Amino acid sequence: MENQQIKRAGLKVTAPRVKILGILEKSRKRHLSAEDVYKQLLSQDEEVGLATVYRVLTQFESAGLVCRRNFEGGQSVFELNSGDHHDHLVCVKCGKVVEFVDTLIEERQSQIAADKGFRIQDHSLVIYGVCPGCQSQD
Amino acid sequence: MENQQIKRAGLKVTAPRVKILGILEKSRKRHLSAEDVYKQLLSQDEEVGLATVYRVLTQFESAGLVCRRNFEGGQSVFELNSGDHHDHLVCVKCGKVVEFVDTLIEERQSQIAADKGFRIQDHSLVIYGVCPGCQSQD
DNA sequence: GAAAACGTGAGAATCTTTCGCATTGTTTTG
DNA sequence: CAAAACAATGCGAAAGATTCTCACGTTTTC
Repeated sequence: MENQQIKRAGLKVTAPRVKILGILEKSRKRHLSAEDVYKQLLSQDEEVGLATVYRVLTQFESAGLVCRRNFEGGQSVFELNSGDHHDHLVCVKCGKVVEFVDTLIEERQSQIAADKGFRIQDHSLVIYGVCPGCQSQD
Repeated sequence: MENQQIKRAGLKVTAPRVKILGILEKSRKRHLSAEDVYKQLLSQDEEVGLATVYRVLTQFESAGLVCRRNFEGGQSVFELNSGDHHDHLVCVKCGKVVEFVDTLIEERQSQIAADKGFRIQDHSLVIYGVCPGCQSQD
């Protein structure tokens, strides 16, 4: 269960942390900004400050529990780290996120980095588009 | 010459605009943040406000002259739009940028978007790593 | 169960980016 | 080429996102 993940990260199990992790788990389809998480906490009548949300998210990130993404638009969004590296398809209208993994692309990336002499550390691939649901609303 | 590009964008040819475009042209190897551009202007004893730098960069972006990228880290960086869509290899140590185009990856992306029913609009692929020069400094 | 260490909320502070507005510069027109 | 017409600039203020500070509350340790 969630508490174990928090403990394993070397963090104490506190109400804000458990709540935030729970919110992230319930929102795998739509990655959340710190503000989004904060609003959900408020709507659940939780007394959590925005600063704490940022703190906890940053701690979770360091612990490898969540990933921070810098999509377009001012704020970062966070998603639960499912372990496997994956890329994103983001709907520019509704914000819906679809994750995918493509071995072929991963291989080409390693190849390209090697060609240029780079020692690869990480990568980020985001495809922006309009999802099926939003297309029908045009 | 540069002034033509500015005019074609429907903008008046002013000192700040010409200078900023010139700075971007000289820095194709390392994409610049608005702050970076501003500092270079100052070091050239140009009287340009930071607000103008942002304004001009945004205008250039709308005009398709430059592209704004949201790499990791708080600020956006800008690069001259060379017309062709390309992706990036960024050195996490020195900030050096290498651009590349890979048809195979582009094709896979279209394929993936199609599979998921998305109407693709844009995409962003960034590989983070350590460049050859920085590797030898370890 | 007291001390030490950690976690929290609230607001201040910081950083990046944008805005408002009086002033200045560029282009157009005659 | 001067004046009108309007766009562009610089400055400081403002906004939005994120982090920091600090006094207070909770957990852990022994």
